[in-house]
Amino acid sequence: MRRFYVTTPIYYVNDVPHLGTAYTTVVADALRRFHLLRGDATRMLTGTDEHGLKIEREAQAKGVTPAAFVKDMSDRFEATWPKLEVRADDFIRTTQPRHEKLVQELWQIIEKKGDIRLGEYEGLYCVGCEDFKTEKELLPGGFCPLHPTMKAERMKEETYFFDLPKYADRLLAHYEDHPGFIQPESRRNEVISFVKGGLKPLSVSRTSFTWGIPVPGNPRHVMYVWFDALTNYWSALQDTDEHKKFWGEETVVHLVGKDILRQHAIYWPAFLMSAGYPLPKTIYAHGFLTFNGQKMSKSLRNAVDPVGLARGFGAVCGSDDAGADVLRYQLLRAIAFAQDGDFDLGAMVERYNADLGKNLGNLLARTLGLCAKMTGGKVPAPGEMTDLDVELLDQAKRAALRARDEWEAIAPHRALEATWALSSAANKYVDDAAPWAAAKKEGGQARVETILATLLEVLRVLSVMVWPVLPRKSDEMRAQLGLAPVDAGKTRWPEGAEPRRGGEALAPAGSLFPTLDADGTKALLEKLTPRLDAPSPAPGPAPAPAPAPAPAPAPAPAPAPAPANHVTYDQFSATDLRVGLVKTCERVPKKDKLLRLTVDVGEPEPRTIVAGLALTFTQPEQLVGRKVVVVANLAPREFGKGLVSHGMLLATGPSEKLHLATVDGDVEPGAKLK
RNA sequence: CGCGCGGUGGAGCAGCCUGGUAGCUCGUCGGGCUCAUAACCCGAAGGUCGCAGGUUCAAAUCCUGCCCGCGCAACCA
Repeated sequence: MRRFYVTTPIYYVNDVPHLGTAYTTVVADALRRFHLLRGDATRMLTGTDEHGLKIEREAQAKGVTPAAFVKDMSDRFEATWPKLEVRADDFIRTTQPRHEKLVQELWQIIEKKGDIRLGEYEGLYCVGCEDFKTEKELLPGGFCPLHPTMKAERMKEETYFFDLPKYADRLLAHYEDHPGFIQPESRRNEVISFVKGGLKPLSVSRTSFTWGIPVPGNPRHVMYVWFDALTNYWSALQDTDEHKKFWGEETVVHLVGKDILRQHAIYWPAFLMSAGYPLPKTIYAHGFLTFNGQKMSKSLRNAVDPVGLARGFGAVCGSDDAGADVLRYQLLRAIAFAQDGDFDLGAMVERYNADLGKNLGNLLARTLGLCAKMTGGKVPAPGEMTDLDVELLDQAKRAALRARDEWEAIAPHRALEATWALSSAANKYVDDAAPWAAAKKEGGQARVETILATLLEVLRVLSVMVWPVLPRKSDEMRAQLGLAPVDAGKTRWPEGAEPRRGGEALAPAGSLFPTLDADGTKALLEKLTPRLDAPSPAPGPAPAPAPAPAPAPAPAPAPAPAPANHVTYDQFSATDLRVGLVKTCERVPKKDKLLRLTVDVGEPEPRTIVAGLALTFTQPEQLVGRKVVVVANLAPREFGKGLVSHGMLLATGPSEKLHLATVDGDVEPGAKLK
């Protein structure tokens, strides 16, 4: 029996689950389900990465212990995945004793081998961050970007090093001998050239914080992220002999984001080589997602909640849970796994209507409708087949084979393309076979029954092929077809026959995917489009308006009725609006949307204000001397590199065609607006 | 010389590794059918596959150079 072990990265509990983490996790689950259908012994692992300085700090800031903080965050991840129909076999936390113990053991094995030894790290250290910085990370003059008043100091710290250079040749040989080890190929080349460029000893311990796994025999040190984190894939399997069998050169597939490829493709195999353990089969680095064309990030506060998306869609197509299927489909079908892609809500609705509704859903509906009329709502027995019927069944077989190969190659978008090609072929077959016409002919009933039996068989095949992506809808589909749900242990891809004699009852139950008309689409998009000004997960006081006046991608000019969230006069008057006089104005290097202005608002010193005006005012000088309206008591906001904005200009219009708010007449800078 | 990704009919994308009729979804136009979720099927218009060289009998696909867009260079998958 083949074994298949798929892992997602363990997610750092510094953040909450978002669309990006959901992407990797859903793909892993779909692969897991596919391999289950292949009859493989299958295991999927996900989990959370919970150590490190950042966590220690964040917990401190919240006034809780790291353990409590980490538990709370980890729970969120663990609770999220089932809502997306992800059924991981195991969920590992790096703070679990089962993990900590094994990481220490692995450390000792590698240390005994002579590959870990104590040394000294010398570098520039920011006292504010309590961490070392590379020269590149620092501002000119050696100041820390996060603590611009503190100059980084040259310091030495005792640290353990892993002898990474020792493994460079063996790594290269392994990449050479195992072309599928790093995928896709472009990533493989990247890693190879990186290794050829020379490896340095890897620092694997820290003394500057304590929230980590102690180094055996020297508890002043804790292990540094990667040694601890990477080991999870292996440590999670060490509890039983049965699980241990999943670790092998032919079984392990790590899905990772392209940002953490090096660690997985270089450090991790080197650790394993040192310890003498088998290496994984494949490390697959997938692309990143943008959302509606926009980069997602925590700092932009536009991270997207995948469960919210699924729920929103679920309301449309039957139940909360069903929405997860639609989200999964969009993630897997719309984006080429190896590449960066855009997750677009409009496209998701379009695809929902087209692929799920009008193609697959409608195929089921029209077939069952025909059966209701022509075979008494029962499964007919096929009679003599014509070329047309044979051809369709043949296509089904070919589609199943192709989709199978694509799944094996970790190309979900192509697997689904092949799957839906079959659904299209079946729709065409209905037209070509025209059972309604056959019925009118003398003795046409037998022909009708053959046609419908053929269609039901193809739908049955589709219900299996679709299961890795649409587990819920597969069940529903099969229920309507009078079949039991896919049984992970028994149902087989793709050939697996589920013989039917005819006469079984069908159970049509309405649209599998009710399509959305223009109004419905609009309403749904409005509901799902994240409102950038909405209170973010961070519980805070009134949501501060974005400091740059450019209203980020406003969801289409919605003529929506004004929401009834009035502000009181007091709330309004809390905003300090003043007339400002622009004294200087210049571009911000490397930030092509931003201008840095100094504005006189009646204070002794002009304010520095950073605003997203550069797309409109391509010649910054033209703003000098203009009177503008400034929000003077807005919380300062950092733009990185020590650039801090102390206020905001009011303006209207799209970012490349802004109009500044101003006042007429001759008013002194600093005058208050009311 | 920082690193990476991309530039394919109106829109969004696949194909490129393993050269050989340029494919998918949406949109547009015309037709068919009437079982179905105003659905489905067929046909049509529309592309110098960023530009320029090179390799080859043959290049979207391989090589070189250039142009343009984007992302990264804060542990964000």
